[in-house]
Amino acid sequence: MNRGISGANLPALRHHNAALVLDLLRAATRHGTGGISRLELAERTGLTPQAVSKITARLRAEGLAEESGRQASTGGKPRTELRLVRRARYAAGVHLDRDELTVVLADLSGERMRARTSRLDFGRPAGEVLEAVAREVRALDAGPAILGVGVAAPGPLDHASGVLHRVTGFPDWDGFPLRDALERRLGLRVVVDKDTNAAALAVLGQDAGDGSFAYLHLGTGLGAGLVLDGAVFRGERTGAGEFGHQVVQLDGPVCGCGNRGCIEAMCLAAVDRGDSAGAAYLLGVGAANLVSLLDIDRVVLGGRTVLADETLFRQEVAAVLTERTARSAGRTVPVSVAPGGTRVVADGAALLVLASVFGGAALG
Amino acid sequence: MNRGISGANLPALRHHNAALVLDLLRAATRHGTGGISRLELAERTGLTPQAVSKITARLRAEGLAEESGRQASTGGKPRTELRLVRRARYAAGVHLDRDELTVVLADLSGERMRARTSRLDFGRPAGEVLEAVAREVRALDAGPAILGVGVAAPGPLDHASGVLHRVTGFPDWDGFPLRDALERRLGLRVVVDKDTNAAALAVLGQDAGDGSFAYLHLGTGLGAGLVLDGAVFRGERTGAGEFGHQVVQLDGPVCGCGNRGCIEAMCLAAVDRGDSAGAAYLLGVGAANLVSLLDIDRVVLGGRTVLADETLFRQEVAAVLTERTARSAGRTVPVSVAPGGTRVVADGAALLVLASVFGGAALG
DNA sequence: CCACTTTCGCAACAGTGTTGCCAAAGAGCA
DNA sequence: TGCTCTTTGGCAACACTGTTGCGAAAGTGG
Repeated sequence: MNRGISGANLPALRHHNAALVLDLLRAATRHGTGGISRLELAERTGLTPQAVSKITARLRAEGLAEESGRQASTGGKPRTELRLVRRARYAAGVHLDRDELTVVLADLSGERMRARTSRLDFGRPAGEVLEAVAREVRALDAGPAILGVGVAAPGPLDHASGVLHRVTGFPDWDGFPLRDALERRLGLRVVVDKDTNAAALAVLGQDAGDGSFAYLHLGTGLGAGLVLDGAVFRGERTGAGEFGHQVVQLDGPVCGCGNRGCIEAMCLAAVDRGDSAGAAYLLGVGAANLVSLLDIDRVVLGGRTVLADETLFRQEVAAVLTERTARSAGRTVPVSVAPGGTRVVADGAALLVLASVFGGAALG
Repeated sequence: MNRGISGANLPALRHHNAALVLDLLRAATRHGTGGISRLELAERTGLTPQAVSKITARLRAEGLAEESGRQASTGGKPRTELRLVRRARYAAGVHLDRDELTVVLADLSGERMRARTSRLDFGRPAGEVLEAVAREVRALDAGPAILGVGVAAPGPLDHASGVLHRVTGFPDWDGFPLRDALERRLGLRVVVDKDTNAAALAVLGQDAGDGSFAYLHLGTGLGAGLVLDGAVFRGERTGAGEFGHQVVQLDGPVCGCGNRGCIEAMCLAAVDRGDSAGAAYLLGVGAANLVSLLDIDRVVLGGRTVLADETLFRQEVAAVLTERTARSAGRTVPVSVAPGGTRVVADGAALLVLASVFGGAALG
């Protein structure tokens, strides 16, 4: 039950509560509902109204929040609405893919403001790739209000240290300290994570939910980003979400990993022979396994293959899930396609940086 | 990134830190190493030595902790060792199984002091079963220092509300408010959880680890208890850990749940035909899926079927795991059998109550 | 016996959220 | 228009947290 070094002091408490309030402000700001009142913040956080007043006063003094209007009166003084000052800070998001480089600039609410996409050969020497990333980030011209750079790359890698491991097909990157190298080159804080985790974070950022979901990404490979109890679950070595090598057919075809019947191998085989429905069916079975094992609330799909035929994948996966989980779990699990198209991963990468403002490692 | 009502105030901060210290004291007390010094507590929690002094002073004033000796000097005043006062509080643990009732009394460190086992027909009317449980708990004669009663039952059920759902084979219990009914009858605080979660908690309590593991229980059914980042993961509806209906053979035999190739159906079929090695192999495949999906550190086995042939199951599961994960994850995943034999679940049930002292819902 | 090291508590302190109180701002009604 | 009622939200005093500075206690080693 011990959680390591997690003793909390007053600054930690302050950061925790401020992050909580900021996150609610972000959700309200982003949905364009005008804002959220102090009393509603108090209800949602469990803090007293006076505590919320103090916290929001500090945030306003720092220029992170502002009053944005008033709600209709309910018989007395109307509630004042608060919102984030979107342009107060920025974050850059980098999606480092095998053949493409996408860089976005997000404002404090996480909304994308600018985006740049260029071709990139991940197989080139590290210095060259790094230079391309640095050039694109600088081209965003974000100024001094930039908090840092989030980088999403194909796994496996280590989120804590920012070091890449044997990226499939690109052995040269094994052990490359991407975070430190990029931090030195840009002079900015850098956070590295798996592409699927970044995408999951982007989906999570859409509606500051409290529950759990799985983001399933079907593109050149098959992977997952898991959000459990409202936070991205990475595991000790950032290995969580290795969905592709779940075995669903003991005597199935041999996979590159050496085992038989991995869902990735079978799914990609179906895609290769043009059988999208078959791929979607397999995805549904894997999703049903996840739903039953982790009791998650919903499933979100993404990746090039899915985006090529959104409706088919969404409907087929939903059908399989309904058939398999309604019987046992007695509930319907919603299936959706991640909004934001091919840029979800880069959007989520930017959120990796904002997460340190909106929560993250607040109290452990 | 929002976690619902989780605003923290000073009492919450105090509880959080006190729970952290108590948990470290418990681990030190239980391992019989004599205790843990204030400075070590400070290092492990990240709190300042003076904060630890204040906290332990409060705990000693409450009678929960005491000085137990001194360590060897390293050139100056020797460190004073602290430990839990084991007899300061007690917790009862109840394992409500389909045909058996086990009740244990645990001291503050979680160690079992007394145990009672009796036959019980779970199919009898609820009132009758409840009376049997109440009688056995009262027979523990724990006195007024008892904190409460933890009850572990076969799922599905809801941990938050303490209500049972359609227990397989015993439809009468569907919707029965076990927690409230038992609280009224005993006048004690009651916590209800799935048997597999209780067992996982017992394993977790053995060494206050920080990592993640899966407890796999093979008995009349096949289920799992998941410990992620040092805490039992239950999911929103206490549905997490439904390991038995993971599909590992798309075209496999039909399972009672309606799907084909569920690991539980295939595993139990192997057990039924006396093929323990086959069952262990299947368990290993399922475990490998878990390890790869959740990046967990180790696998712990339990349940009557496993206990009937510990060595075989441990070795076979370990072999399958090594073969399948060493290639991809590049690490060896230790496999062990849960200590405590058939009473793990009851031991863990007692820990459900102690968890409210040692942490649990401290800051969220 | 004395210098040195290390542990650990006392006292003063900075800063958190909380409580009690009151001014501000609108609705509703005479 | 004027008055009352309701509700919001800030000010000030407060209780309590962990932190810092300092000194007493309790060992080791020469």
